[in-house]
Amino acid sequence: MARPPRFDADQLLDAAVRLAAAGGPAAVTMSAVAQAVGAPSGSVYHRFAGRPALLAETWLRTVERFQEGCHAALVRESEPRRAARAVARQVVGWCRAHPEEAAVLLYGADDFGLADWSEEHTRRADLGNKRVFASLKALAESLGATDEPGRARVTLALVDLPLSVVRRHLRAGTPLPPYAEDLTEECTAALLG
Amino acid sequence: MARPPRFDADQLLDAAVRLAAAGGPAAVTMSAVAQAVGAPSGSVYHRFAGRPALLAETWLRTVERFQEGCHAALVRESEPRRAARAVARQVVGWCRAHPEEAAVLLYGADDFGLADWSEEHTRRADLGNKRVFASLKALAESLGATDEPGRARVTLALVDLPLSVVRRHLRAGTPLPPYAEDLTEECTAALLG
DNA sequence: ACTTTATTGGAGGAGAGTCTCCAAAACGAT
DNA sequence: ATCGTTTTGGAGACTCTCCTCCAATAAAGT
Repeated sequence: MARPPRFDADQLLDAAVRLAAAGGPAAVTMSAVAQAVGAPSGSVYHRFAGRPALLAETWLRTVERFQEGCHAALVRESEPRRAARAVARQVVGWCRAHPEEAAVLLYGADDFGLADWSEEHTRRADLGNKRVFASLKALAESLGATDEPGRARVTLALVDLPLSVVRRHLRAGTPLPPYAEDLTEECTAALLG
Repeated sequence: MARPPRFDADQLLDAAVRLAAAGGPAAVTMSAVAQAVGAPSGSVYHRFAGRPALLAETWLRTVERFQEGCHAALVRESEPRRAARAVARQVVGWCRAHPEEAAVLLYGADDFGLADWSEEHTRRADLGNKRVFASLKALAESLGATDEPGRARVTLALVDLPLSVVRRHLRAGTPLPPYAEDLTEECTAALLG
């Protein structure tokens, strides 16, 4: 019924992730993505309304994949303390398995032009954040953390600390050391008392 | 003997820091800095050889001020465990006192165009890194951490964890909560066993 | 074969930022 | 007062990217 597409959205997003990992969000230009897959710029504009849309989808696809992995690790364990350690381990493991997407994750939505996103993209981001926030709050409560510093500590132990471990190595361009998962799990356990 | 300058380097760097804090390194353009202080672009080019030099000085001045504060906190305490806690506290305190420079610090030298820096700027960055690395190694040893995972844990406790606490709030644009220093010190203590 | 439709393949304008260049201006020294 | 030096002030060329626009193209159904 119509000419078959030579370049689909995922293929373009893969290239965008690669570019962002190598040179930051600024390196993700419409022409750079086009050139990376050997397409003319027109094809990129056919898939994405503009650069803000491309950046939004690049960020959202990455974050959603990451969050999916975390959620799976979380529901796999029922005992709170074990669940917390599993999530911390999962964060590092996912980054080891997907170094380029991990590099994207270490930036923020702001760096991907959050301010210029369409309402739909903004909503998708909000929805994801809300889900994560709810999970964290539930886990924090079952760990006995009720006040604000307590919740902050849980977030630190489960999310920020594992990402810090990853950040140091990705920024330096070196691969994650073999002990990264163990180190992270021990630190998370130590923080949760 | 010569016409008195209306705009000195520090004044321009202050504006650059302000711009970087608000919009990331990409917002630090020669014309944006010029406009921010009400100078013509020629004056900016008179102080800095080009954009790479401006970005390098912006980053280096900020990092060197930060490291100075850390070093002062470190030598003030002689007992290793107390020194470690003091440094962690100092990191958060400094960021609270200098939110704009802290926002710069949360990026990396890469984001400020490290690849395009002159040899002299690169050397300055290396020198600072080497000093920090040496201090951390010494402190790690006096804490009994001899192997690589042990040293990584000290770095995490002293540098990465405090910066994570700060990052979350600066990225969201909210001020640091009052309990930030206490929370950080407790977490650092917990990580060092 | 012919129509329909989605997609490709670029050419080209608009806009932003970098950098060069030079005359005008301001001051101290002689 | 004049000279020499440093800095300002800004015009203009150049580059790069975003984005629009539209003809050419390739399948699928009739």
